[in-house]
Amino acid sequence: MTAHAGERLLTPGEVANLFRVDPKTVTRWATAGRIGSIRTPGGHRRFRESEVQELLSQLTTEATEPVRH
Amino acid sequence: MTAHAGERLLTPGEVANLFRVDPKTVTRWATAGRIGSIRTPGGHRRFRESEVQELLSQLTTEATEPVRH
DNA sequence: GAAAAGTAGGGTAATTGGGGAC
DNA sequence: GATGTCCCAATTACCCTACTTT
Repeated sequence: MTAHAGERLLTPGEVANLFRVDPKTVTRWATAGRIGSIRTPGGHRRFRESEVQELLSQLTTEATEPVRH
Repeated sequence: MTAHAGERLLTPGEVANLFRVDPKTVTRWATAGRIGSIRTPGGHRRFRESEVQELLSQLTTEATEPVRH
């Protein structure tokens, strides 16, 4: 299972910085279920660093595929 | 490999401004694999600033002898 | 307890993606 | 072959106020 405590959590602002987007956008991702999120008792969201890093590492050099014409 | 975050990212519009081209053209570059890109969970592209700067410097040194130091 | 910064909401503008055509 | 422009749908950015976090 992937449920490990001790996982570092990131704030919406930190995630937003990594993706170069607005913090509100990160919130929308969570609402849309595109990214997992944890809620503080006060209702604020926290994100798993490992999941964020995984999403970031999907750097696409989309030229790897065959050139057809 | 190239999979390292902690890199400043640029939006398609910003890259387009740097190159003085239409954002659509930047998209085509990404599709053609001429420039690497990271996708937000929403599908929008982000570009690595270092790579963009490198491409820009290639423009100024085009058809010229390599810069040695 | 108080203050500053960050976040959750909700609305509305701006940007981007995709596919095709010229 | 490469670029710009137009269309439409989706995503994202910026505006506000109230609440949470530190």
